Amino acid sequence: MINQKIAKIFYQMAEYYVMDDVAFKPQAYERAGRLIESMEEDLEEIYKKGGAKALMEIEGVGQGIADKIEEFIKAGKIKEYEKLRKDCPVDLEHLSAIEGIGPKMIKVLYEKLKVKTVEDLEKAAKKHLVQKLPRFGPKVEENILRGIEFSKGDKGRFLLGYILPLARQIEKRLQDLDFVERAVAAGSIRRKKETIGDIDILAISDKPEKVMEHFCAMPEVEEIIAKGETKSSVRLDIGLDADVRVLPSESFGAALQYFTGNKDHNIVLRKMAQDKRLKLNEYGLFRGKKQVAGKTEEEVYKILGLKWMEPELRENTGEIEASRGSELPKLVGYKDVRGDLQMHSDWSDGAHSIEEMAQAAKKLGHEYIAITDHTGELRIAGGMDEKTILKYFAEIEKIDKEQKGIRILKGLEVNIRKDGSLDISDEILAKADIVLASVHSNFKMSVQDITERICCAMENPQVDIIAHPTARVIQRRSGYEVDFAKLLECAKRTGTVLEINAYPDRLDLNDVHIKKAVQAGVKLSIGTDSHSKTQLGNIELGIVQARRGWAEKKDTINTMGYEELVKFLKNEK
DNA sequence: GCCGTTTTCGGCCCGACTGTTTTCAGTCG
Repeated sequence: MINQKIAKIFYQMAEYYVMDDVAFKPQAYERAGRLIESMEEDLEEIYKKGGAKALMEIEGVGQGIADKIEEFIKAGKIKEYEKLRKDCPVDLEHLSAIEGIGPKMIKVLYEKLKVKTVEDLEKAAKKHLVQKLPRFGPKVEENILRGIEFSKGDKGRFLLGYILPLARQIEKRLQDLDFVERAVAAGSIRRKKETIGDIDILAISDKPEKVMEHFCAMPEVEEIIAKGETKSSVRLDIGLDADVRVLPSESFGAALQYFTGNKDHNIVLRKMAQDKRLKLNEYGLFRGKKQVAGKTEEEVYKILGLKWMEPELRENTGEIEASRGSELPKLVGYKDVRGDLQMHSDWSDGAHSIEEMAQAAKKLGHEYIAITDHTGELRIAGGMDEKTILKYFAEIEKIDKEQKGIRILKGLEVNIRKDGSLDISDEILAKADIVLASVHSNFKMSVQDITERICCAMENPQVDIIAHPTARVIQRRSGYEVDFAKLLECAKRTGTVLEINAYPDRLDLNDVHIKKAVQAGVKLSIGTDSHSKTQLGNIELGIVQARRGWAEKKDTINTMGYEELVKFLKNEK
């Protein structure tokens, strides 16, 4: 996949054009980069199928940029980019990653001090050469050194599951102040993106200065990056930035909309406003100086001719068009999910007993759970042999009878071998209520082989669900490469369900895959893959992921009642 | 360089904060 490489080049070209004060090109290249980066189709494939013409079908890609992509595919480089880089041969990627450093400053640093890399910059700053440059000063120099120090540390994005509790704590902390009317975590947290780059808090208050005080004095704050009258920015001890913005009550809806984003969604909205001779900003929707909407998100969207849409949808991936045509999905709700369909007990590698898991799940309000311990060859995870499995089934049946208010399905997570066969006989599998099959090893196979391997498992009438279908682990491994279209086709034909694994660093399937599955009419199941009763709450992350993939109640089998689900599992294949 | 249910030319999203300046450029989101 060359998309990321090309996106990176376009980002850098955008910065070079900023250096040279070229108008409008930077935005064009940046936008193209952003859109290419988030595309799921490989640019090379698109080009192979339809040439430069097909490339120009892509949003943000016109003649000029299509030519550049074509050039990169054919020659492995882009002349225009090489020329820009020759004029200013600096490590743009890492220099501009330093907080507070942008293209203009990088240009001056290169021209006056020959700074090419972050190391050069650090040396120059330590020698106090930086503060002597025009429009630079001692504070800038100090900030540069701090920025470099920070960029050396463990930075980057954080898992939603890890940040959500912290964001909610900050939210509540501000909300509890008597001069704060409301406090909401907006941004990517409200959109529930799988990873989070910073925490954006919106607060409604008529005492902004007091909110600033409280926010900057939170115990997690390690450094105050900016502290203004209505906006502050801090660095938290975990290495994540948090911003707060205070607005008046009458702007709440517009502000919430604005700070929820995403950026592209907002740009489209603001253009729509312009077309209606209106202006949209965080204070409201304005005709001249008159605010025509702003108190609620609904009214902002309504005046723009749109229906309100769930934050999870706001990625400018078709939701605006859907909203205009009243074709928005009715996303599966948090209360629609009635059970958890993957978890482990101490019969394999889980920390708690079946009974403890059941009781904890009941407390969460689940009507049923599936205990799905590991089998056979997965010894490292305490995989059970066939004799043990029979005892395990008996134990589940016994506990199921004893428990009141929750039903327990006899489940297994079987291993898909390299050749696509399973590590447990069909005879034993037939005794289970629910069978998950998944790949745990030998990821490095060709696309065709891995696809065939999984399809082979789906052909088995005993297999109900493919668990964590792509095996990715966020920020650690990308998973195997698989022909997802073929997987969907096979799942549809064989009546196999695909899992949305809700484990915080898996979230597998991802939103793009889910959307495709929904379109293909393939059913989904949500499982937390809990290895401890404390992880059962991750079900929320699975629902979140389903929602980001435009899944509705009917698409997810966890929304069925117990009886209906049992019937479904019996007859699906 | 992109884009068009008014347009193939003439627009292009908007505002806060900082540090350096005496009115604003640069950066960020």
